[in-house]
Amino acid sequence: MTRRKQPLTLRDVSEASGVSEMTVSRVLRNKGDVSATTRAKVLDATKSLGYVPNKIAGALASQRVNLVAVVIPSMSNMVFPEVMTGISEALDETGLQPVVGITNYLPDREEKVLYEMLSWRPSGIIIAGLEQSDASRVMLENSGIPVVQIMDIDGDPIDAMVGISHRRAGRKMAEAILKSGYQNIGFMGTQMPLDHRARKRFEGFIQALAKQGVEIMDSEFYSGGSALAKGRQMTKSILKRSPELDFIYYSNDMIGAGGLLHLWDQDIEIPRQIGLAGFNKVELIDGLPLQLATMDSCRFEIGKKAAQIIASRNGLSDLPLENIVELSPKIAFGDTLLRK
Amino acid sequence: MTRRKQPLTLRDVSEASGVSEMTVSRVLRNKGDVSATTRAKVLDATKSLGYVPNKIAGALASQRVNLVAVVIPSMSNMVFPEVMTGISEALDETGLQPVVGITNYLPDREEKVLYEMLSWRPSGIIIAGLEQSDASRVMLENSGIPVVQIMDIDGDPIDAMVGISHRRAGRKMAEAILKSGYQNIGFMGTQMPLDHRARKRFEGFIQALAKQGVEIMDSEFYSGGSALAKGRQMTKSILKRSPELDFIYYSNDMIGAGGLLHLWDQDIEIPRQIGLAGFNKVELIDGLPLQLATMDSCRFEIGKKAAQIIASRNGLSDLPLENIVELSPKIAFGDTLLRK
DNA sequence: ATGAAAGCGCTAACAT
DNA sequence: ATGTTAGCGCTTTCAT
Repeated sequence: MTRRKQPLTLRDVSEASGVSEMTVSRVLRNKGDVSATTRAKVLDATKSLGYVPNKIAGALASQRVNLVAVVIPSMSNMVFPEVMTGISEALDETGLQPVVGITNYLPDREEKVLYEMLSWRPSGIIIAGLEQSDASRVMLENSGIPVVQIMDIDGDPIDAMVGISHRRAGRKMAEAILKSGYQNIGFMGTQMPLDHRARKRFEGFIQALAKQGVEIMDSEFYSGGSALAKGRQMTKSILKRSPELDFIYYSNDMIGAGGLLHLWDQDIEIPRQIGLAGFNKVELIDGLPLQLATMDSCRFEIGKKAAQIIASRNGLSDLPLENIVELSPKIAFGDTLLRK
Repeated sequence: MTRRKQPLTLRDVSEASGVSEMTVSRVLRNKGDVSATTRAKVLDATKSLGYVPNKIAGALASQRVNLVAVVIPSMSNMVFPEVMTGISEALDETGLQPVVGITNYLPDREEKVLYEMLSWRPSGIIIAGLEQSDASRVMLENSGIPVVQIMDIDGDPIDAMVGISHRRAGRKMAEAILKSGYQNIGFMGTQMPLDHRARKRFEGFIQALAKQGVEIMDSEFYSGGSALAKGRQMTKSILKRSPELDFIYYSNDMIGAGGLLHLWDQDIEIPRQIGLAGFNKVELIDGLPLQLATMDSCRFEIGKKAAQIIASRNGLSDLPLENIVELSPKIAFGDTLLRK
């Protein structure tokens, strides 16, 4: 097989099959009536030539692009792959295709990625978070494209939103911790300016503790590096500094897992001496010596619902549609929160 | 701000700024000479209107698309995010943008994804593995687009390839294990029909053992579920079945980590009683009680090199370029392979 | 059931 | 430094 230089066009198929370009186009899109014989001729020709239609030309002519832009901060941290799975599942039958853009939590990059995406005129945009730069918001508003902001619902959407309340999640966890009788509570998480959702959980957490007259005893924040290793080190250091701690709330499961491993090594009894909880309910922590308490962040459902909204806005689904969808995360108690 | 219905066109900007469409186009692309004053007028107009160019039209007219298709089996398993990081880094200064397609290790899906991608006429294709279906190979050959197959170099490339020899990786690990004096060696990994690279490592491993007259004592394969949990369970069960094992080679770090945690719980001395090794060198395993022996799969470098080849083929880089790049993975001995 | 003509919104190539 | 013209490869619309 030799590599061709110039891509084939409809015209090539038309000539090879002796049928007009228009009819070839109809066959390839299953649109309009075409006789079985011409249909066969055309399909033969396309197959033997190895023709691949040019979607750029098609999109320009039809003013429709079967792409859904998905703009997320990162792919590596186990939360977005699941969101993507939900999106893919919902889009699978609609003919729409997700295209991912990564922002690395940088507003500047987000603007660029968004601009780039919008310039392809996608059928919809799914974007993580409610905190976009002014410029980004304006772009989204002006685009005329359905926009679904995901993960978070503590704020006002540009168009539609699907997510959980991270403030409420923080509060709920605080309440569960206090109810279990813990008093000396520590917090450990990512440096927050970057991560609005972690910040909101933290705020809700603090607030719910305050309501019952409890203050956080100690806290520590990190950025970068292996979350597991950080969780280990930081748990060690926070306990050295504040040995009275009887609970640590981690802003994600991975540092929580690191903390768990450290305590396990030290033969500290969990949860009798110290209780632990994380956030996200990632599958990865399933193999730890104890099941870490956590809260399901409903990532799959969020992706699915968001994609359904996009599909529905494009007339590709007739599911009942809400523009604001709040999902309710449940606490998974595991082995590290409830004292017998 | 109200949401607009019809997207703006160059014509709108042209009218708003009193400059021809062509000049507006030149300003927006920094192409050709434009006086500072008209330039300012145009930029003012675009900004105040919130104009976003239509890349579909641009691509059709210029016959150039600044997209690089990246086709990979999965995003969730920690190996591809790093490849993506390498790709992004190399592409950053070139004006090219990666677009990801996921195949879930299914050849059928790979064909579909590839067809979809090719129909957008990207500037290059980076695709994982050397084993594509015949149909996929034909499409790639006919596309006239630079194709870089990545991860693996044990086979013949369609066009270019960047990766490591997984057979050699398996051999090297076998040699290191034997050299450390282990004799009763087990293997544990994913079910292989899916994963050619794991299969090749396994083959190389077996072969190198055979060369020194050693046969694998036991093995176990899995698919699906939490790799950490599987590693735990399977390590328990394989040791129950074959208690004489003194080494287990895992096909990836995550199940290796699970095995490590199980042995650690059982207070089995590592590596005195049992040695362990994984594959990939993922950051995640950095926080375990012991550092698991592993082998760097050079993921970042692979992504970077592959993207550089694409850039170079498009005349966007003048780096010296090889069509076949073999990287050499090194063993990271950690704490679980070398006996004192 | 099939075909012909007219664009979609840009940019290449050639003026000026 | 700026403008004009002619497409890029399809699909829409209107004929037949």
